[in-house]
Amino acid sequence: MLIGLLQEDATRSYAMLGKAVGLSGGAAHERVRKLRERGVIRRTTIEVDQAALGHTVTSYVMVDGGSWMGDSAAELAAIPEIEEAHVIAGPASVLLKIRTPGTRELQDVLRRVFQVDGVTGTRTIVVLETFFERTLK
Amino acid sequence: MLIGLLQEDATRSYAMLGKAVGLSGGAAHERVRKLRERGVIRRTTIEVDQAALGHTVTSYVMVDGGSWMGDSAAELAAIPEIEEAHVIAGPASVLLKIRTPGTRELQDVLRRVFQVDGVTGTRTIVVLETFFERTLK
DNA sequence: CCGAACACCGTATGGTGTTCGGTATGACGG
DNA sequence: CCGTCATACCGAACACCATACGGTGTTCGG
Repeated sequence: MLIGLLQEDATRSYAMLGKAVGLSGGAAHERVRKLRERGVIRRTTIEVDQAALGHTVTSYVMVDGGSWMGDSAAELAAIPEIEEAHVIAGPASVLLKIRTPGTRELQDVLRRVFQVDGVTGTRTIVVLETFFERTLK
Repeated sequence: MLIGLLQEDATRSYAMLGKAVGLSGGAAHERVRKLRERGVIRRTTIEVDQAALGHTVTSYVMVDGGSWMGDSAAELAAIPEIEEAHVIAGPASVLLKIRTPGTRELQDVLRRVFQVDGVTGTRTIVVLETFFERTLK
């Protein structure tokens, strides 16, 4: 599949892609163009080693309470260290994935989360070792 | 920063990148080449809309027990629906991020996780809504 | 059987990645 | 102060690539 090949290495030329799936370069280009158009391919980007940039501490935070209607989501988005934010079913309202240079900065982020409207508590899970973080298919 | 620009859109030409940071195209190319060489840039890839590919259910699973030395990590890596696997400090040993087409397939994945050596239990958190999933910096 | 819609191919061309020789800058030791 | 060495940059050269386009084969409803 074209998507799989591009996930592995998006610098591949359309000619190579075509050869891999039995098409001409032009046809492969056309297919990829449509995948972008439909939003299946959101964008082409680089995968960065966060640890190499000094973000060595990864943690997940369960947030209790909070009025998650309106713009409290925007408040979370404004905190740059938060990589993901999900509304969840289970023992909390919201789950955050946070990456910081150290535990010191994690503490700062938690303090900011606490100031979001209605938040009553947080439970933090610190990642000790990551087996893998990958993209599917 | 070159990294930030490439994260936004890795199809930008080196000439444009150079102009953005006050360098020639050749020099920008050289800098990016070194970033790849040092492993700061792991690869260039495409960002795929998982929902468009039919993976609409995202969930996090806390795994209790397990003998996480040796190749039980490899057993997890062999399950394609698992997107991330971390060893954690907190109320479980391992945290998984799983994406499946539906809850039916999630059940199948959980059954396979249970068969990993020493696993005594799992607690599953289903994502109801994702505010954002982004890449830092 | 007709015509439209679609996916593909081959080609042309302007832009791009990649390489290379030459030059400026700064660090270091004598 | 001077030579040397390493590093980072520039500008140009060249092969390769993305992109656009006209033409062709295939499918399918009417």
